[in-house]
Amino acid sequence: MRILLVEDDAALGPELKTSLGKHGYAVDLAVNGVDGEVMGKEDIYDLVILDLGLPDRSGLEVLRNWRAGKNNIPVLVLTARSAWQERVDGFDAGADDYLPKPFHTEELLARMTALLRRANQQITSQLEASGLTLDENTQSVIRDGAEVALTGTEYRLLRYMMHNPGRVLSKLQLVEHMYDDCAENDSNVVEAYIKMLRKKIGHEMISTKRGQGYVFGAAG
Amino acid sequence: MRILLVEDDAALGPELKTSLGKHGYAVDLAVNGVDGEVMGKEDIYDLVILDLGLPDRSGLEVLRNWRAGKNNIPVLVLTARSAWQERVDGFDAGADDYLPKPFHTEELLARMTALLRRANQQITSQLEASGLTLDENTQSVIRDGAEVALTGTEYRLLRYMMHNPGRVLSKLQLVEHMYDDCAENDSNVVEAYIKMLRKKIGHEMISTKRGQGYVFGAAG
DNA sequence: CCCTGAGTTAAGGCTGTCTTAAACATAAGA
DNA sequence: TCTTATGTTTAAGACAGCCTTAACTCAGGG
Repeated sequence: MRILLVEDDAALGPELKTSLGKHGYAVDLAVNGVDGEVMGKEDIYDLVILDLGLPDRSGLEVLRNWRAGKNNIPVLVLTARSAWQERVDGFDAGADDYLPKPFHTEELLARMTALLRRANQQITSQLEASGLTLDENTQSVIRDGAEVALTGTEYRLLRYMMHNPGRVLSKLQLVEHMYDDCAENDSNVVEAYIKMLRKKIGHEMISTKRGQGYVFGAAG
Repeated sequence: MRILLVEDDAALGPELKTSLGKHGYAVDLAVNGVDGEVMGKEDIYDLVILDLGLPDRSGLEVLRNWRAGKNNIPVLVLTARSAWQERVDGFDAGADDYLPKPFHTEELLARMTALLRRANQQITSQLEASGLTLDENTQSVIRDGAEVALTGTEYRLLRYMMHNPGRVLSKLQLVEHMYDDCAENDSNVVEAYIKMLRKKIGHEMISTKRGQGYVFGAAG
């Protein structure tokens, strides 16, 4: 899952980036509204965390511009202002959720999970597909009742695929959602990790669409 | 929009029902968890507003039961408890949003709007013609309920033909839409792929117009 | 009956994918 | 700090499946 974090606070921004990174998110940080708005228009993010109190351009304005451009990426708004009118403004501008500062990281993570789940029409909080259950806490999967440990990169790849079951995902898409910033694409990391995942979760869980990409989902 | 409101508070329940009614929502009120759970299983509500502090059955339990039964109706949770751990529990149980009491009606309305907006964004990218359904995600066709896998070139050919059912499509047209660059025309690629498609989707789906081209569509 | 266009099939070549191993990075422990 | 273990990335050869072609057969129309 690749996240865009728009936050000008020099302390909070990097701190959040680090702690979200530990939970398996690839995070790109924008420290002002103009950069953030441009980055948010790229079609590679699964979620945006947007601070309203930006120095150059109001977060609300950024959000309105996105929505005016038919960009409907899920946006979670952060703000120090706690007046309820401000929250309503945020929703009017097209926010999907709202979290007043200060907040606990656990609550931010919970709201992020809920938003991502909702964006993919998931029902339960645990991500489940084709007999696999992804455990967000231990970064592992349950398969046939047994827990299978995953490494960080394996977890990021599998989670993205399980969020999009039955869809063809190109190698470019997968790379973009596994890593932040870096843009290179002349390697075969995806193929290598697909191989490892298949070994761990069963070869039949991921099918290859030659020339198109990979599809997560049993049978086919 | 029809809303299910599960709220035991004798004052707040009717009050909310009235004010939501003024905003154009049809609201059914359940005053306890058991009734609420049963009503929520009917497939008529667009959104549920669920109070956690119910006398007979915990709202969390109601929510878990719905989710266990594959009911994925959007649920907005209300609660008097403001501890952040409680919110995280709510999300884990499958809530889509969470609003601590006390709240302003405007904020509730704003969150309802955001939830409903997101719930209605179901994307169906399926093309149907003559009993075949083309699945753009998996690049396959459903025929008589069974999925038939297509290779890349087969898919491009069939997609173009299904986009133009009942029309005579010349071989030149077909080649041009199957390939990006090519200008050559001295091969029998089209005939070869028509053959493969007929084998996969049924001979009768594509009829030949001698000297003119092919027509997609059952019967003829 | 001839000619033209369509159907059928199989073989070769090519491109993308799989697999393996080794180099590299990182974190934990002595 | 050095060592060790674990995870990540790169590179290269093996492999498989798809694409394309070519040769032959078949059917329709004049």
